[in-house]
Amino acid sequence: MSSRKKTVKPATGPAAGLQEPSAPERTRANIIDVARQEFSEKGLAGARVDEIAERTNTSKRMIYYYFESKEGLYRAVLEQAYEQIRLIESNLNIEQLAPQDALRELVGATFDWHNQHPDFVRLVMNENIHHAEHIAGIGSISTRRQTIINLLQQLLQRGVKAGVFRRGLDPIDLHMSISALCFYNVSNRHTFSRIFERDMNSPKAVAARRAIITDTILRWCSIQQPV
Amino acid sequence: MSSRKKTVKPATGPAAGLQEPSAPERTRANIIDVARQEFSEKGLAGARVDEIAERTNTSKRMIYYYFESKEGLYRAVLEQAYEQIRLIESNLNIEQLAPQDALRELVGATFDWHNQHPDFVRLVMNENIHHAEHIAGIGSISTRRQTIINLLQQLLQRGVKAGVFRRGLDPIDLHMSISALCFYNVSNRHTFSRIFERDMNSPKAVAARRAIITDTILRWCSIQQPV
Amino acid sequence: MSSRKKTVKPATGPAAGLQEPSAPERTRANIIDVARQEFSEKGLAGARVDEIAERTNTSKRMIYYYFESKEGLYRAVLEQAYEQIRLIESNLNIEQLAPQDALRELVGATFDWHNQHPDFVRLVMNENIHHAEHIAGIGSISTRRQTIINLLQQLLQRGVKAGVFRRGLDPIDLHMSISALCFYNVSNRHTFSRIFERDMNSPKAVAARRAIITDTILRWCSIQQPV
Amino acid sequence: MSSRKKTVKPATGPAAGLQEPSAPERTRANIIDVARQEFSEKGLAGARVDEIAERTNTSKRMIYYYFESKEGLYRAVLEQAYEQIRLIESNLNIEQLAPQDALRELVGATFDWHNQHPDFVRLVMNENIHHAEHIAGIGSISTRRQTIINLLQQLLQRGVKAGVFRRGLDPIDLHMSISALCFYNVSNRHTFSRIFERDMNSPKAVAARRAIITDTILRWCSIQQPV
DNA sequence: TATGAATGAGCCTTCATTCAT
DNA sequence: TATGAATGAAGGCTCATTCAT
Repeated sequence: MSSRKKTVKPATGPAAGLQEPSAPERTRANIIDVARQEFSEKGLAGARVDEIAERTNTSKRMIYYYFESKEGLYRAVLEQAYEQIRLIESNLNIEQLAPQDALRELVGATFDWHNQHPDFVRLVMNENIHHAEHIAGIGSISTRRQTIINLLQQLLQRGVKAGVFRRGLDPIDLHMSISALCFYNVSNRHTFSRIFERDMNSPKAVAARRAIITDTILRWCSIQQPV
Repeated sequence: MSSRKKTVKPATGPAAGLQEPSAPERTRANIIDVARQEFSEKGLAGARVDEIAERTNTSKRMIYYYFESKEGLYRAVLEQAYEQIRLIESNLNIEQLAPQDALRELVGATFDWHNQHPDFVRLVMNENIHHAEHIAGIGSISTRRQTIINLLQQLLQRGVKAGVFRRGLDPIDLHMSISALCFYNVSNRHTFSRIFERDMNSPKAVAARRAIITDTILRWCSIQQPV
Repeated sequence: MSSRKKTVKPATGPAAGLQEPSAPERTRANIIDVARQEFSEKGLAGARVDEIAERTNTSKRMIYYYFESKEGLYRAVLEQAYEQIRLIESNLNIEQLAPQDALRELVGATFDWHNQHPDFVRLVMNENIHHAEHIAGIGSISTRRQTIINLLQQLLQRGVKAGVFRRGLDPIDLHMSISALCFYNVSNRHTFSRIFERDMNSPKAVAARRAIITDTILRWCSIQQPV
Repeated sequence: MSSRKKTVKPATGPAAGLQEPSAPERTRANIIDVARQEFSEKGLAGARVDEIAERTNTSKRMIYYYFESKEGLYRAVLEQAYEQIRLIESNLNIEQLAPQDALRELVGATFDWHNQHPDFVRLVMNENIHHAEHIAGIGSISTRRQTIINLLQQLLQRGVKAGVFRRGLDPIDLHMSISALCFYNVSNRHTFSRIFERDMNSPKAVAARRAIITDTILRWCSIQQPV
């Protein structure tokens, strides 16, 4: 069900360097970029194809040419968004750190990533409102699952061996808690900050929350409380 | 135009019992009930007034008579939804329990409430997608804030006095963590369970997650780890 | 087709004086008053029954009780409006003036009356847009016709006898010219003043136009030009 | 949103004659044509977009595509209507006639034009009911003003020089009187003919009124009465 | 590959009117 | 006489999508 039926001709001609994306590829990317903003801001139903087209370098017809339907475009946006989560761990060299430090790094990186990608967060909210029915066909997702779960599993095992983490903790449970705390901080920012009249945007507030979340996860995993 | 507070006549006549709501009140309530389902299922933009009307005991025209617009109805649904959160604590007699037990009860009740009110959770997701702009005018919210924050504050103080909770914890931080863990469990159920192929609906899975969340919060507050 | 089917009970009880209108009569009058403003401002189609009712001392139901329909109310407004034109001549004692002075007085009074009754002017515009189909049933109109035409006829005859007015002028033609000049000055004030950037509202501008119109009519009737 | 000036491609291809308007231009013109009838017949509020669309060669959607709203269509109709007034003078070669003859020609032409364009007259009535608020943005109007006022000014001057017209007459006053007499004859035809039971449609009646109006204006301008 | 023009279905909203009391 | 509640029909407008070129 992937919408990328069109075979995108590799760029040819004198200007076609190695990494340089071809014109069609750039058009595609441009559309997806604009669409991500619109969908994340207004939801699948609330976004307008006309508006997306207008903010694009190309025309409305091209959206249908490349993605076949509004929903197809939405799927493409979703796919591209999920492809970026893997960047969370890619810049960490967790294996070289002590287990607790490694976990601290990971939680912090997860927090930062969510903080820097509110579009993604809103997109996922949308998906859940729609019972995650569009997520089905996205291939890259199962590899993502294995990456993060393996990473956490090994981290937990190392911690147990080192005598700092509790035995028997499930990596999926751990991941869920990390995600919950980091995700909610962005997803529910508007309602929470309005109801509790609390600033959640200033660098100071963000840093404080980051510390608390890291601490919460560390305490849950550790045998002895960190001081 | 005029904001027309519909004065809802108290029911009179032979059939009017004490608590029995009048006919207009019932009409209003019926509309809100149906609308909550639609809005939470499809969002503000995705919901259809026609469909709401059809599932109602009354006609589409009445929706506009009572609520003036789709958005007005949405606001009414939101208001009623937020009024029900206070039920979380109302059935607990926390003061009579030891601090740690009391916190356990509170977290558990919060977890259960979210679990039993997925409509509310989706509604809040929608609000956040729309930057919580419709929440502004809802009066009952500030009282809600004070209730829960006072409760947590006193609980933390009692725990500090009893020598079981850490000093200097902020009740709003605590509330945010509890909310995050409980909310996410419902809000992101669809994406999470699909990606990680994990059952999140069975009573067993729910109970397990409930225990982990309670434990996580307890460990964050406590001086010494619970065994 | 008069809508006044309801027999209005004469006021009784201690407070019922001689001239004092009964409560129903006052209600009727109040409704008509509000309706005239609405209809003249927005036309038959543009006026809203709800809005009329809201600005009234009574309820929407009463409008239907007294006038049976929006159109019935419109007819009643029209009828009342046409009843007031007779006031133009009622305060003049034309017979006692010389023909030219009498005509001057009459034209000036007609001009003033239109100027002071823009509601009437707009109502008549509306009627013409609707091909004057609602004017049919209004009884008082034919008497009005005879009054003004007789008056003009006698005036012309006196002028001819006195050797100041031309022979053979038709009173209906004369009336049409007077009406046209006076009516247009109010009816087309908005477009004209906007297009020609000319003030048509200041007392000075009004007086100047009044003089020109009077002069125009006088010159048309007179044998020798007034100096 | 965006004001979208539709760029109407000039017709190309084998069938494209010189003056032949392109298809979009024809669509636009067709809509405006139908709309003018509807608006002039029923006013802005009374006209129905559905009905306009039905009498068109195209669909309702196209109305919004080209004009964006009912009001936008109304404005376009108004604009096109005002553009046609300039045709009044375009066929006269006034400069070559003696001042009095020239004025006679001009008044007659104005009379005829109004008589042949009842749609325009009703449209202007509508505008005045709405306080001429839609006329503001129409550019062609100020040029129209200057054309007619200049023409009258020169005519008056020539008449003064020739010793036939009075000194000191204002061309705007003159234009207002001409307009009033010609406009009213069409605009109030329905009420007037009904109230005064006078035929205003027969060629004979029209010719008679035309003569009276011309005479009225001539007498107002002239030093010595025409015989 | 690209674009302006076109569309049918359906959406939110409003209106004049009537009913129950 | 008076009022709040209720309604069916229709009105203006928008949307995702397709066509002709």
